Amino acid sequence: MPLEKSRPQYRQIADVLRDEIERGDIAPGSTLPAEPELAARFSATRPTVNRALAVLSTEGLIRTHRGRGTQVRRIPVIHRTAMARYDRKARERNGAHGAFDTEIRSLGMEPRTETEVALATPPDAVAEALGLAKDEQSAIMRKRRMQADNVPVQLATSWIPAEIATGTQLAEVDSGPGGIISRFRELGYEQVRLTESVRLRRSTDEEQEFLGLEDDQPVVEIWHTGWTKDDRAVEVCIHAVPAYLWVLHYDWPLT
Amino acid sequence: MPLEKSRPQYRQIADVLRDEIERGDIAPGSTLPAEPELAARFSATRPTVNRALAVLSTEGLIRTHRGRGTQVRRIPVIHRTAMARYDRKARERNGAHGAFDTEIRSLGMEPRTETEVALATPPDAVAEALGLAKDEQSAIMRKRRMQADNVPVQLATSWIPAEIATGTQLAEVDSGPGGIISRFRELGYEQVRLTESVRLRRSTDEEQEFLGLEDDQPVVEIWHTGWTKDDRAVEVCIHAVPAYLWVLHYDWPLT
DNA sequence: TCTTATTTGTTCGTATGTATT
DNA sequence: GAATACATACGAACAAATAAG
Repeated sequence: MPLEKSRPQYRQIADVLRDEIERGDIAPGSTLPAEPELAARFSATRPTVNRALAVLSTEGLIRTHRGRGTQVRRIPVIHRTAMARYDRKARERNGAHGAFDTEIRSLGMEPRTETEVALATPPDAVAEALGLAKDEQSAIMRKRRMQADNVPVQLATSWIPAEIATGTQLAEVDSGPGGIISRFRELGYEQVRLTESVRLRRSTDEEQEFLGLEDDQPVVEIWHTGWTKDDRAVEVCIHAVPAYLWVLHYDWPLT
Repeated sequence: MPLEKSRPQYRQIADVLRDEIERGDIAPGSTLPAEPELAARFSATRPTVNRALAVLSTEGLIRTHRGRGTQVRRIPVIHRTAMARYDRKARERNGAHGAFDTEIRSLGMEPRTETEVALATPPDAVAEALGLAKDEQSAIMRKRRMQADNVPVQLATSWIPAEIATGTQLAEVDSGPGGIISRFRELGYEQVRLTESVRLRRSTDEEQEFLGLEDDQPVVEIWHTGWTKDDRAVEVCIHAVPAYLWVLHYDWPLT
């Protein structure tokens, strides 16, 4: 139908559907017409429609399922404010719940986090960042799988040198009031500086499986490091979130 | 050739080529074999190879040109450290040159920035952020087009209320020593707090043209705001960079 | 449980269009 | 103008996952 010429058909079809989704004409969670139907509507063939849907899938607007159909994403964009997450008052106010819970509840959704703790061998880059010796590359791994309204939205893996964490509450699933940052302080490894690196990258198999991502849907990786006053990195946490789903906020004083 | 089954051919082809590019077997800037050649190499048809190349193009690893061929990206990943950019000492050390120059030179590349200044009507969101009255929606726009070794890598547009900037050096192409932040201070609008929001979004036509992006290559948008001690936003700067090209660094003290 | 229909995923072969050299 | 190279689209076919009976 829309034969503007010069703009590929599959993009024009994607444009129309994107617009209908963003305007709410097609409700979140609802199922799109089947590809043959859409093909008829746009006077195109099924492979062309399929390509248009692939565009929207990569953008994170829809999820396609063989045999089931194509659904519009339910989850709205989530905001993450880095400084507030680690602020002491905020941590204590949150009680046993972390910043993630606050972020999700502010959207009227129900957060859920599953935490797994184990002694494991960290990736080389993490071992190097933590300054682990070649012969002692084991660390406490704290892996958190986070969901909003039962939809997976974040995967975060913390690494702490075994030397510091073994036998402490850092190696327990429940990290106690104020979170692990408070535990670090009590153990004599107070974190005085935080750094985060943000980049876009392809998702790993694990991330694709847990977050329900397609091969071509990238994630934003937030590489978070906690430093002591001696400039020692005592904690590395790697957050992976669907790239289209999160907005990151940073806020700092200008000296 | 690679018939692992279960993984689509076009992805297997993309995997092989990506690996060869990342290992350096195919040098940055070099031209890939033509699609029919690749089709022969992988025992596939040209549309299948074309789809594999489309994957790599979306990832930003290659650029395709009709009639010319397919080239491997020349530019390495660029690092941007937010706090250092705006630190007073760093700004003065950089002299007339900005943080961007430092970021690019540290990669052994030659930075170039073209600045355009004009009185213009800001987007609604910007006007709202700056608290502009409905009847006076004009602002000084400072648009910077930034290149590394003559390759466009960033588009940044600053907006300053006309009330503040008109007739000052903020409305000149050369913002003077220490950059516009120093000018704000001299004018009585000292910025004491900075905020940045980072998100992934589709690129606009202007960004696609300047940055040489395809329709499906997203950008990272950094929405930077400078605040006075009265919590007034006096400057909004929107940075748009190819999503695959930049890593962002943030660094702050933990109180 | 098994079978069948539905729905999306992929690939092919072919053809045509468009930009560059 | 001709050759080259990528972009798009069609129609057909088969595969794989899911749902319905």
